[in-house]
Amino acid sequence: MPRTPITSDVFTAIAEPRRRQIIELLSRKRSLAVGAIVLTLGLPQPVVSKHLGVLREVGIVSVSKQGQHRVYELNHDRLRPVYDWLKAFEQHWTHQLDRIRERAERRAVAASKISSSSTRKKGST
Amino acid sequence: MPRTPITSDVFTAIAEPRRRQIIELLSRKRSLAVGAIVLTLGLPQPVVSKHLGVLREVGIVSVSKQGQHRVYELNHDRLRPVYDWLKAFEQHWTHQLDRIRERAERRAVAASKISSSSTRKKGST
DNA sequence: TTGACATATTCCGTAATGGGAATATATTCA
DNA sequence: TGAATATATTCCCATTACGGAATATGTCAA
Repeated sequence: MPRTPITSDVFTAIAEPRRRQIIELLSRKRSLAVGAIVLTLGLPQPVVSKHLGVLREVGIVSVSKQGQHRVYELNHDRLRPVYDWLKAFEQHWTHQLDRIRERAERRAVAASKISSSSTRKKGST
Repeated sequence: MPRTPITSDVFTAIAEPRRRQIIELLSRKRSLAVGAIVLTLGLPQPVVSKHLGVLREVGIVSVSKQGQHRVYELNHDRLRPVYDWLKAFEQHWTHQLDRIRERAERRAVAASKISSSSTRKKGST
């Protein structure tokens, strides 16, 4: 079972570099028609349309018809779950220094209580 | 050219749900041996080892031999690029209300000047 | 209607994923 | 040395992703 079905999985959706490019682009420019994206990124139109399709399914972007154009817009809020997931780790790199110290300590402790009662020491790090 | 090579691509690495589980687990518990992860997540050992292998390659986790165990530890900092990427969108959902208003305005404007190239006529919504 | 654009969809091929089962590789212990 | 334990690796397979080319669908203009 390869990967998670892209549909409805934001994590997988943003795993694609080109899809991220599109997202970034849509974030800068307010809204863009497919043609504009094609021109800007220099990708074949079908490729862009397909990636937009994925982003659409996941809800990361939404479309509105404007004449013969399809104008895409980014739904920033859809990215929030990913952000929130990552936010949980934020503290760890914020208190970088503390962390290094703590880790050293923990490592020392771990070295002495590896097995249940074995009191020998192993190579550290 | 399917997908991005997992190696060295953090985005792809965290796209896998089980891999995320492992990351979460390693974030809670300080460091864990493979066996502990296997028990906790209830996954087959080879599966866990393989996922750990991926995370290892990307640098999200690091190992240290401790007797016959392999103790894994999370390198939180590796997740930071993803976090930073998402952070750029943070403002948009922070000022949710403003955004809604702005969007409405923009939509009105957009109705008279399409994005791309042809700026001749306007769409009929 | 026909024709020019703009975009989506389909079909195809290749490559790579992820799980399962079996096996290989340590490492510790008796 | 040889079991026993812990983990990694290999092989195989079904599934899927992505890109490319061609084509379908939709929309506007004359």
